[in-house]
Amino acid sequence: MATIKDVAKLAKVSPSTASRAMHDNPAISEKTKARVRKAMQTLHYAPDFNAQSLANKRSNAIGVILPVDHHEIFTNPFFLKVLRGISEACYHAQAMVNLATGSSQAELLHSIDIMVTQGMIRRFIVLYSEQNDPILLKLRQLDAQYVMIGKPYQLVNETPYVDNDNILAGSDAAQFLVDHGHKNICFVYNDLKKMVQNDRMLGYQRVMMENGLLINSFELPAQEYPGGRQLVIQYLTQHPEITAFETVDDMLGLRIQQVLRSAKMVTDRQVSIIGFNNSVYSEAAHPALTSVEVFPRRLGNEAAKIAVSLQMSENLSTKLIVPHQIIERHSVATV
Amino acid sequence: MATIKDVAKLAKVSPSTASRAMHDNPAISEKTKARVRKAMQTLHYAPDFNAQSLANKRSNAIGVILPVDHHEIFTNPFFLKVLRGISEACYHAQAMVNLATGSSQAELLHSIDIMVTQGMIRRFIVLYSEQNDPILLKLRQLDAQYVMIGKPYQLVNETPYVDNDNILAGSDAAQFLVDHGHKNICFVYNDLKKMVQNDRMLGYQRVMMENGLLINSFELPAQEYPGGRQLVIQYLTQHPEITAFETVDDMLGLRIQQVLRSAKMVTDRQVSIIGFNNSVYSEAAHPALTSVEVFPRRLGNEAAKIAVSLQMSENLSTKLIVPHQIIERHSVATV
DNA sequence: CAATATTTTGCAACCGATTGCACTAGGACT
DNA sequence: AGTCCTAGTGCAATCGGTTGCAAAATATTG
Repeated sequence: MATIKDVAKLAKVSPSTASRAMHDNPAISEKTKARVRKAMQTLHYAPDFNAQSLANKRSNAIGVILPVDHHEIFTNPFFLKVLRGISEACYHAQAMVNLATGSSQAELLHSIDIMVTQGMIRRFIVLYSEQNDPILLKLRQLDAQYVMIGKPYQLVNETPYVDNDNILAGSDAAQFLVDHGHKNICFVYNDLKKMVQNDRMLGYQRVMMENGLLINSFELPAQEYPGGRQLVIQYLTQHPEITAFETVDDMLGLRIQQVLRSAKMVTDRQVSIIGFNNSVYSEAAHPALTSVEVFPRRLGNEAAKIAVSLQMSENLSTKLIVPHQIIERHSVATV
Repeated sequence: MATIKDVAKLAKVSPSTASRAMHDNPAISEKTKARVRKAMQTLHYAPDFNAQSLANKRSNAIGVILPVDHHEIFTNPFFLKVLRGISEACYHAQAMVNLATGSSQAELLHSIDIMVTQGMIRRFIVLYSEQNDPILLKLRQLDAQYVMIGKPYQLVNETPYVDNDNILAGSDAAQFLVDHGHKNICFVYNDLKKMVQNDRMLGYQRVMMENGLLINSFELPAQEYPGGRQLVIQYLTQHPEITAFETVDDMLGLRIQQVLRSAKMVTDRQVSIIGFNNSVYSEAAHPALTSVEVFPRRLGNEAAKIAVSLQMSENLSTKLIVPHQIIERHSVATV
């Protein structure tokens, strides 16, 4: 591998000049810059990231923070798609992608500590937004920069983020049901501490109110929680008027479908469902789930683009809204 | 952050001695080692990864190579679970996790090139095994080490890998069907260039032959391929004798379920299905899919443990087989 | 044309580790 | 006591970059 010294020698300049030329330092004349560039070309020069990071006290890598390992999360293809988008953008920006996960919050915090203090990673992408998240606090304490996927709870103006308009998405989904003649619609969520879920619910509520309809909501606990099934059955029998569900994730919709079928309610009751995230599996469901596509890959891609362009002491924060789209399938019937 | 010089000063030794003490160099007396260790403690010393990588010409990071971006892959929670396992092991080994993806093979190759030549990453985990994979060739050319998840096609003895016993898993699944009285069983795959699929099919074939049954197989193309549905219908009508499917991934099973239902064949024909990978979604299917759990997180974890312990010029290769387990649900009926 | 201003460049230190080799101290041996 | 080992340690170079500051080269001005 050619080093900067080789380039310097070939271009007949000193390494310092070469370095400055490479970074387009205005102190270097256009003539020498050209010479240096040519030398780089012929030697196939590529900088050593570790040397750079050492000298700069700042790595070229982007840290990616996944939410603390809940079974549910590590099973949701959403994150993998986001990762793919991040990876793509980083590839084009010549940045490395560094993963941070943890099975507990303490572990994750520690991971991040190491990445920053020992790895000199200074830019992160946080793949979720949660209320009072200690991870963000840590990041700030360590003087690291981050962009979020999802709207932040705190420092909304100072934090760069990319998100869907989840309120609008929540509305659109609800409106879709209303347009199909549904009047008694229930919103199903999982954890309202998550901004996504909260926003979608807000959107749902708005549409219901606008149409003078009653608001119903139901918390369906995560997969592994045992009594979940029972809860659904109970809810259904106590609310015979409900004809449609808006579920914050396809997975929840799928589970409701399943309960409906197994409890033999499917025969005597027709229930429509609309979900979010458009997982492959919703296509295979029966009936195939109508779902709101949120373009996770795009979310990741844009977040990474922002992250790599983050300057050392940036103060203006970029916000970007990625559109969503209802994918109509067969789980919503007209009443 | 404390540097090695600070530690050296406090321990009243030179940086070189401190460094050697930290690496348990036998040239250093136990007495000084103890002094150095105490100094490390009191200063909360932690080495700078970039400085280390620079001096060693070898990064502490593990590169993780995902398969080239086929829609199908980036949707399969399997990989996310594997990643989780890798991340966990790396956390305990104080190693960073570096992701490599690409939307084309060229892109992925380039990514890897950069990681090795500019990032000094020398240890990789390859999350799949494919016939004649140029990625592996590249890795070897670059003189990088890798451990595979899945059995390698080439250099089987020289390559460390962790895998399920997919032949056995394939047999077990087939035997499970046979035990339930099925005689006309069809194996459904996707891409036989993938070792997993090939192995599972081999296992299936063995059981069929042992039981004097006919071998049937069927290639169901990836999700996005349009005519897929038609193909299934065609196959089903041409083979009225088939009573059970063994599908190489739950997703394929789900798709077959769906066709069966939508084509109204469900009424006049009862078909059993057993899949692999035990995705969450198979639980939500109707009927819930019986599936072979392969413990992806464990696969990743073990692979990472091997990777971090890889020496600079290791020659013995570790192989590790992770067990599998049939998760019985409701998609297999007794005939 | 000398004096000064301005642009370009290079020297040398530094980032935080690792390591070959030379040096020192102490003990064993003649 | 002098010589030779051996074990333990430190010096200084190195990895491949970046950057403050001074020096050199060139341009501008009176």
